[in-house]
Amino acid sequence: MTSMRAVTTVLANERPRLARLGTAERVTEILREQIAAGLFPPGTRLSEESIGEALGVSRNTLRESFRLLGHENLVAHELNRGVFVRVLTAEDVVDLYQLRQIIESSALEIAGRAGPLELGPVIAAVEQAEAAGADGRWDEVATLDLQFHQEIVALAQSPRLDELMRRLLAELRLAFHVMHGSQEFHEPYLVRNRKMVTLLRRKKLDQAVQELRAYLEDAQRELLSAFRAEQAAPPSQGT
Amino acid sequence: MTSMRAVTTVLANERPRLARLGTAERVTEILREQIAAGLFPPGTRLSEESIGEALGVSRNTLRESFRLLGHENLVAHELNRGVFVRVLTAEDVVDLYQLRQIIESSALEIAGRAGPLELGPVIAAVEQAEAAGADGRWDEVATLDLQFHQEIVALAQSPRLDELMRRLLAELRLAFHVMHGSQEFHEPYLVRNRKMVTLLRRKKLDQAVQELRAYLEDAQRELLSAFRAEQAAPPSQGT
DNA sequence: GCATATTTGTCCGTATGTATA
DNA sequence: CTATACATACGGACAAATATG
Repeated sequence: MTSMRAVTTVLANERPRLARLGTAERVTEILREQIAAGLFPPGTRLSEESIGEALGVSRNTLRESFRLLGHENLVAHELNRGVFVRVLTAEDVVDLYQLRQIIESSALEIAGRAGPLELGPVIAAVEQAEAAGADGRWDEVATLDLQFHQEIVALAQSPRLDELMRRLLAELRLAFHVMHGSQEFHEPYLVRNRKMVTLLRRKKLDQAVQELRAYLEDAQRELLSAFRAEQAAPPSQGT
Repeated sequence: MTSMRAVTTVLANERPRLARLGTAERVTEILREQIAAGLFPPGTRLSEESIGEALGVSRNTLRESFRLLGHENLVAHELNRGVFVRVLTAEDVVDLYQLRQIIESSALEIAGRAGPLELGPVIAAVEQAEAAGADGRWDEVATLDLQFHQEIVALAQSPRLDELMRRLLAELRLAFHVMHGSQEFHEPYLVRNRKMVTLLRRKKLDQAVQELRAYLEDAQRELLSAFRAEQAAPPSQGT
């Protein structure tokens, strides 16, 4: 069976076999990004025919992609009706932030127990965010803020926690569209991220966790109120 | 698929639209269960042709199912080679238990904060497990033990936490096959589950969390050692 | 190392069921 | 109620990658 495939191979593909992507995966990535970028607003129906044609893939392949996106909760699959970009409810936002609290604070605690923190990527994320903010590129700030939090979770060095966080943030982005990269929303968090880095550098883990909790509570509150305002005055329903 | 679409109940389906399952989902459930039951041991390749024929579905439909199972980490998809039932490593087991610690203890803390605990389903699970144990049906005990922990998480009333736990336990089952429903392994946990229920009834949340942590640490240790023993002496590679 | 058989990857066409204007 | 559009599911085809002798 798998035992002896070792030396003979000249162009040996040691592992790329696992890394290479098929068409369905590539399509999934494209769609995931386009949904995140707001190209398909929540509620949009993703037609098999039109999207398949646009991307130059068959409907069969596209359906495999849709299954993956559905499993990530980015689209909802309704039998015999098609797939729709997910429309989050206020309850979804609350649930997502509760999970974020759990994941991020647990990650910090695990990282603190495990030994010295490798803060390089975390610091890089805040610094890039600050640079983007100084230039007024506020939607980049939004992206880099999420990356900062992704790097926080990465400190725990748990593959599953990483993946979980990735999916959670992708889903949360569906709700972020209402804030639409406004300076008022993002600027305060820039400062708070910097503060958190300082605490981590000084090994004030408890304080960092506490700051994180407050951060997330505030962010949730702000997002929720913007979100509910949106629901009261829906933005030009196409139907 | 063949027929089976016969009945055509004239009764209108009000909302089942969201609940109804397509063929791919049904196939996914069947395969998930068969993998959990050990019918396809880790490492087995799932052939599109043979499984498709066995279940009476086309390759296209089956491939959609495979995508879903892959996203749940129950199978690994290797490009141009097919899908294989996942073979967990010791690192996977450690990672899974770390995540379990996070999920279960967080769930208890959330539930404790939220108000009075609704312990009905939790108690039902332990009692059924005890009954099964008294009858010597130890693989049922194994299943009911997992359900007990699923119910613990359900106390937090978070849809995403529930789903997360469901997937985690499904993956963990891949490793449980080495214990193979032995009384020695499961009996002690029966007692500990009962103890945890008692603590919860008396609202000793902190003690319950502590017991939970110890429980999981012990379970992980036992599983890991059985697991490593298995790896040293692989069980009859049947090609 | 090579030729062959097997299996996956991807596409297309089509019949049927379902939802909706 | 009918017509239309679309998703569902199947089966066949062929190229490409992989496994086998």
